[in-house]
Parts: sequence; C-alpha cells; structure tokens
Amino acid sequence: MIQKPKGTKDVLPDEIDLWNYTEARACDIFENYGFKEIRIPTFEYTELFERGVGDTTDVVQKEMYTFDDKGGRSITLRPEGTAGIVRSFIENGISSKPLPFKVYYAMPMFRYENVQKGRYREFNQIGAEIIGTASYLADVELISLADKLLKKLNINDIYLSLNSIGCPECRAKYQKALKEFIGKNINKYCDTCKSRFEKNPMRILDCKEKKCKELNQGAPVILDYLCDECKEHFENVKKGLDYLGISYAVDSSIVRGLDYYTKTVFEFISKTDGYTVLAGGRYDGLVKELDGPDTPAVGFAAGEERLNSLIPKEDIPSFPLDMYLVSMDEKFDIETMKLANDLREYLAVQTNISSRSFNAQMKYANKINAEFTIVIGEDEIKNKKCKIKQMETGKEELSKLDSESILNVIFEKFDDEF
RNA sequence: GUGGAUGUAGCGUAGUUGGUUAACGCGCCAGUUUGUGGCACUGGAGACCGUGGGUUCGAGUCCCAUCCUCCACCCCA
Repeated sequence: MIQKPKGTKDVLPDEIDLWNYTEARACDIFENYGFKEIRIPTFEYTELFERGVGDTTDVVQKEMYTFDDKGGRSITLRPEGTAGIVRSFIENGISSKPLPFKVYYAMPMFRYENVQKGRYREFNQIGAEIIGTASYLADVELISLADKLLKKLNINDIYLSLNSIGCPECRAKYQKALKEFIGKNINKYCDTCKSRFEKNPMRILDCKEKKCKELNQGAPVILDYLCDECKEHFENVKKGLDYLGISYAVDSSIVRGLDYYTKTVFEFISKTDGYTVLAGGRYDGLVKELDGPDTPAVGFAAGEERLNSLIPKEDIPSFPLDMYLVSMDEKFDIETMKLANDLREYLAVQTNISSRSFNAQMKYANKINAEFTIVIGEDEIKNKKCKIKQMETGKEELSKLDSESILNVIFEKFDDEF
C-alpha cells in the first residue's frame, strides 16, 4: 500500500471546517489592517534561500528540500515565506509603488526535519510582511496584528517574548564582546558551538547543551550594546505596545534561527504546548542583501497546524446539509434531481445518486444530518404537492412542489428553528 | 542526525507456551419495513496480521533487517 510521505498529512472533510475557519478569520483581520494577499511560487532557486535565510542556519544547512530540475538548475521547495516575498518585491519593482507594501499569505512550507508534535515536513504558515518603512510604528502595528489574530482565534494561553538584536553596527560591537567572552573557553564548548563561533557566535547563546549553557553564564547581553538609534527604536516599540495594552516580556535570549533579522524580534509562545506559535521580527537588511534597493521591513509567520491545535473546538462552525430529496422510485430519480438543482440556488441539497431503496435513503439522510427531507413519488408528481419534513423535530409542513414554494414554507413555518 | 515506544479490517482492540476457515466492539452495506429516519433484531462486505528475509512440518505469535507512526533531543512555525 502506498502511504503518504513522512511528515505530510491529509486534511479530510471532517477537519476542513477548522482550516477554513482559521484562514477566513485570519484573512478578515489582515484585510482590516490594510494587508492584501500575495501568492508566490512553491519553489525558488536555491540561491535565494542560501543568501536570504542565511547559509549558516539549520534551515538552509540541513532542512531544505533541494534538487536539480531537468535543466540542471538547483531548485528548493520554500522553507519559509519571507525570502520569496522579498524576491517578488524586488523583481516586480514594487519599491516604485506607494510604500509600505503590506501583504499576507497562507501557504505550505517544506522542511526536511524529524517529525513530532506540531511539526511536519510539509506544514502551513500564515504570515504578514510590511516592506518599506523603518518606523517603530510598523513593528508595533505588526505585533498588534499578531496579537489581534491570536485573540480573535480565542488562543489565550499564550505569552509574548520580545527582544532587539540591533543593527549590523551594534551587533558587530556586541559580537566582538561576545567572542571575547566565549573565546576564553571555546575549547570547552560542544562541536556545534565551536563551528558557530566564527560565523554566527550569537547562536551559541541558543545552545541547549548543559555545558555550553553553564559556560554562557554571565555572557554580555545584546541590549547593553545597542546603538542609540536601535535603543530608541526598541524603547519606542515597547512604549507603543504598552500604550496599546499588549503585554510582553523582554527576553534577551531570543535570537531567532534565520539570519536576516535586525532590531525587533518576537515570539508568541504557547503555555500549553511550549512551542512557538507565531514569530517574527524586523529584517532591514534583507532587501538590499538580495540586490534590491535598501529597504527596511518587518514580518511574522504563524504555524497553522499549531494555531489549529489551540483553537477551542466549540468555536468551529460546521455546515450541515440543508435538505435531502428522497426519490420514491427509480423512475423519479431524475425529476428529483431537477428539483434539487432548482433548490440549490439557495440551499445545500443532496439526492439519491446511489440507487438506494426508499428506506435506505431515509436512513442515509438521517446519517448525514440533513436538516429537511422531502419525499418525491407518484402522489407528489401527480398533485404537485409535497411534505417538507424537519428531521430533528419530525415536524412536517405541506408545500407546492416547486423550489420557491418550498423555500417560502421553510422560512415561514420553520423560521424559528431553521 | 541521536535515543526510546509502537505497528492486527475505516477506527478502537483481543489473539493464551508457535498448531486448521484470525476474534470482538464501533462504523459501513443490506434486510425485517414498495410512503417516511433515529431504536431493535437478522444477515453481509471488509485484514495477504506494516514490509522483506530467516528459524520451523507449521509464524499474527520467535529471530534479523527495513519502513511508518508517536515521544524526547537538536532546530523551528
């Protein structure tokens, strides 16, 4: 038997209401904040991610789905959304349109990593980007958007961690101090940390190895090395969030695993599951790094699977079938379908397309939770009348046998229940 | 990539120290009921016991390998 590849999943009709609910909710909120949807390719040239996400990151080093196409080009299934969006921003000359460019997306991402709770190889992210403004106000708007999204989805058992990792200038000073600190004991660190030392020393602070954690005690803190501009930016972000009533905790250990971040970085972390549900930050250098005009930007992404696992089940609407038309006999099947088609202008209707007996059709209508049934047979066709039955109450009402009359009867006689 | 647990009809499970046609519940299909569903009763379909190899007269049961799923680590959303 052929099985689905490791780390993928099927979303079956039983679960689809949840997915549609999350996406529709998110879409509404994004639109209200003035964002428009963007759709970009599922795969890009590998170089985009190597340069954009950073070739020292785990995502690029060991988690990308990369292959050569038949023309010998190196292609990669996108592991995240931002790099592709920035590529699109540059390629389409959007910097000459009114900025900021505010877009959102909901699309699948691909990372080759080991599967566990809330983590898949093909997974979906819902995210937003603001490209073309350096103001702290964009950071605040974006975080407030993220906060609103989670609140509207009734995901409350969650907290916001905030940090600033500065601009390249203050980060260079900080990294120098950090390397001095770590360098004293570098031979005591684990092998991964040793390899991080030259290329990306800040990631050493992220290491979960016990010995490394101990060695990191008393390491210099990035916030102490921020330049005046970065410091002011961070202060303004915090003040803005305070004013909007969004609570947060500054956590100087948040570094983020993607190289493009600058200044503000943040994560919304689930208290119940312990993992990050939504995360993002500012990436002022990325557009230029990818050969575009020097353009500042901020963005975030949320894991849709993780969001879905935290949404209260009672919030999810379901859409039962409005009506099932029972055909008394084979010879009425097609007339029944004709009536169904008329009713389908207004209602969700099913008919007998499985050659079931009368009785079996009633049972089926019951099983699929049809709200109403109408039996179509000799008498109905002859008299042009029918009985509309509400399945839950067993209540029946007479109607003429045409779609408009049926609709009227439903709204008049069953209005309170329907 | 590392470590641990698991794998028997669609789902949840049973299967005794290896021994005929692998069992049960739910679900599915049909009948009891050629003008009305839910309940009940009766019947039916559906499993090469994850896959491949080995031991044996004989393997769902034992051995090896492999894959998947789940969990933890790493990392991330």
